[in-house]
Amino acid sequence: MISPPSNSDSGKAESEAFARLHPALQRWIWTQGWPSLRDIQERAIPAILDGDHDVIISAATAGGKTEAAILPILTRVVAAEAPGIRVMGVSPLKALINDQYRRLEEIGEAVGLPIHRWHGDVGQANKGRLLKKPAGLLLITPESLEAMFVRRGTLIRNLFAGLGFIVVDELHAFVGSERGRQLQTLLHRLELVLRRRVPRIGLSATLGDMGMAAEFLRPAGGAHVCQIVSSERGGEVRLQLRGYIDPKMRRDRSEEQMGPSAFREIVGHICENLRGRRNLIFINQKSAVEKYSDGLRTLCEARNVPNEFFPHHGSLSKGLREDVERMLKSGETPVSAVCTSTLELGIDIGDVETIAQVGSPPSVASMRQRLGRSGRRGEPAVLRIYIDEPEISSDTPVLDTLRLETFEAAAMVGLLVEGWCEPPIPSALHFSTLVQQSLSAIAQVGGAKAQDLWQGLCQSGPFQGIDDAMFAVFLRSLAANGLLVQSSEGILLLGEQGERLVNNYDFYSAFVTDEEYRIEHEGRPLGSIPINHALIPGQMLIFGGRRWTVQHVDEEQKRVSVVPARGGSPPRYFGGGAKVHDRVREEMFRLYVGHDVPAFLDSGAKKLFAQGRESFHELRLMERRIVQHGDDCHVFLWVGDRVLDTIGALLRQCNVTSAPCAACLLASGVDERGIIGHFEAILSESPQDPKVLAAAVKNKRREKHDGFLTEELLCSDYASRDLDVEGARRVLRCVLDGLSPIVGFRPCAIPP
DNA sequence: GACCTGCTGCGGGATG
Repeated sequence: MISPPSNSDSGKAESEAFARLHPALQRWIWTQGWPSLRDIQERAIPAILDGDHDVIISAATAGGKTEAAILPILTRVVAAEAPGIRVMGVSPLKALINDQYRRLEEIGEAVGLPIHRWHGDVGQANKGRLLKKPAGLLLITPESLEAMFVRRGTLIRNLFAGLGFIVVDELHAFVGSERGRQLQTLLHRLELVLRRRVPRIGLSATLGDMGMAAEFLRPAGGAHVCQIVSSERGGEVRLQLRGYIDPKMRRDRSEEQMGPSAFREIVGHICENLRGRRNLIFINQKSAVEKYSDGLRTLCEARNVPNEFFPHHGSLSKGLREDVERMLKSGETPVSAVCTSTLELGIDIGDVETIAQVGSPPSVASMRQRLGRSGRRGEPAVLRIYIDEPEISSDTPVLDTLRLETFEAAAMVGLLVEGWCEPPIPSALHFSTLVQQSLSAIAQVGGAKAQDLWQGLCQSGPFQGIDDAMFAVFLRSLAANGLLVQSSEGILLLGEQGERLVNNYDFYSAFVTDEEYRIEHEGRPLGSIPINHALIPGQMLIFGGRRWTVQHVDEEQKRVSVVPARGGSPPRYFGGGAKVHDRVREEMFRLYVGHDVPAFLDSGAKKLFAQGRESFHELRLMERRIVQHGDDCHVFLWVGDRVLDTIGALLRQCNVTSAPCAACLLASGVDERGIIGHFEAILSESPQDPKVLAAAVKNKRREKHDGFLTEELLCSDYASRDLDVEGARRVLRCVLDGLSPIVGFRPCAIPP
């Protein structure tokens, strides 16, 4: 219990943390009417007040993380006089900064510290005021901080001379990406300028791997980061997986005559159960978001009721998106947003009743984040997942009979309940971000010695996987592209191309926006699709309602030529396009061989589950890994996409074309004996160098500045990020030894 | 084979 400061004698005894806060902050807390401090606040306050530790505060959305950090930080900052900006808060979204700004203004006022915000939508006048009189707390995006280094590099030292703390909001949104690496580098460069360490406080949703988050917050020092994980138990969660069967399309009938389709049933169920409340409906693709919001609106019109369903995704105009956000936030009328991951994190949209997820979620981490958007104020969080699978007939492809999407979604829900979620890939080199940071560091001070650059960015900074020899190759690659020149004194300066790049305002972001590739068949254009991943000849894709195999990729012209895919069992895409983790596929296998039926399945999903298990046993997948189908082989590996891609690249070295398809690898033009022979040959050699293996993959350019890298560097980068040779060899060994994908699993009799 | 995020400085014209 917290007592007002005027009679704080009784309060002190009960909350030691409260008693240690600045009196003005105690008064502020009192005016908020909080009954007590939250568990994480009680623990974070002493951790931040005592010493200069880095701290991660991890709790569910709306768990009071911001206050847990800001109250002790302000207490300390106010106690010591210092010039310039005292606290810097970095946030992944402008909208979040605006939210925080409003919330913090009053607290800042209480202790006499001004709050500033700095992002692309903040006017020059406000920015000018801060530069003239730097003080208080600054809320900023990584991109704006980058711009500050490039445009005002020499001012950084004075601006941040008295900086006491750095707060990273929504830490989980940065971990593992190039934007995250950019942020790590900027924070490190700031410390290099100040010539001292500044304590970092990370605020995060509950993470799957706290050790990795700590290592992210303080590279090479994660072990010393103080971790404060909320012990408050999450509220009640209600989960349901709903299954639907889509009848086979008949070409001779129009859609109107087709009767109920899975789409119409799902739309009907959403309309009936979600209307009248505030909900978020997550759908994995923008095009599907459009399709579903159109279907829901049409249904509302047909029933003569007001439409409450509105689309929200990244390709919609800012105005339209803000209309939907405003409706959600105001809470005046019931409204549901049909959205992609745009509403997964960020702005406070008030209390949301139900989360719907159409299709298998992209990852367990993402599902958890989405679920966290509902169930505030003691109400249970509700998640309904809708899965549709095709009707089975005599010519249904083998993979469709396994009901893979149903099993994937069920596996992910199981892992969510267990508390697991995907860790990031810690080994990724991120050369593209090193290009940006090298140029930015040079622009910051006008020029730099190669040795200093390597020490600052790699040896003491976050690019620790890059040694001095590799860095020298990297610098030569930049020089060859005109980004850098070396003066007669050996100082690196921006070259003509480098100046052009740095002076373009697109330079400040570390990530790239999708570019479109033209797709053509025999020279005739079929259309264009955005591609931001490696495209390998032989890979299959669905485009314009037809199945194709990639024949040739022209990276310069941004053209992809395709030929119609051959018969057999073509892939059926499902779920997100995200890389699925080993653990999810392993859990799927466990569900196939098990006897229990998860309690969260509805009757439709139970039926799909039973069909999938039946097909699994008919194919004898419990004891065999390879199913031959005409000229093609299905190799069931039950591993994540990183290992599947690696085995695909290994097979390509043996001149075998294959494509990853959910839990299996689809190899064409080879029989079971042939595949086994290739696996044996691969294992008989010493482990392949991942960099050599990467050379077999076409179009490895994925990140923003990959175009400036040599093939050698691109291979290192690709190998670090997308290949797992050790994992691949372990799986192939299991296949040859006839071992189960699950350690300790004993094949058992097929149930009746 | 998906989705999302971010952005400077300056000049010109309108407005108070």
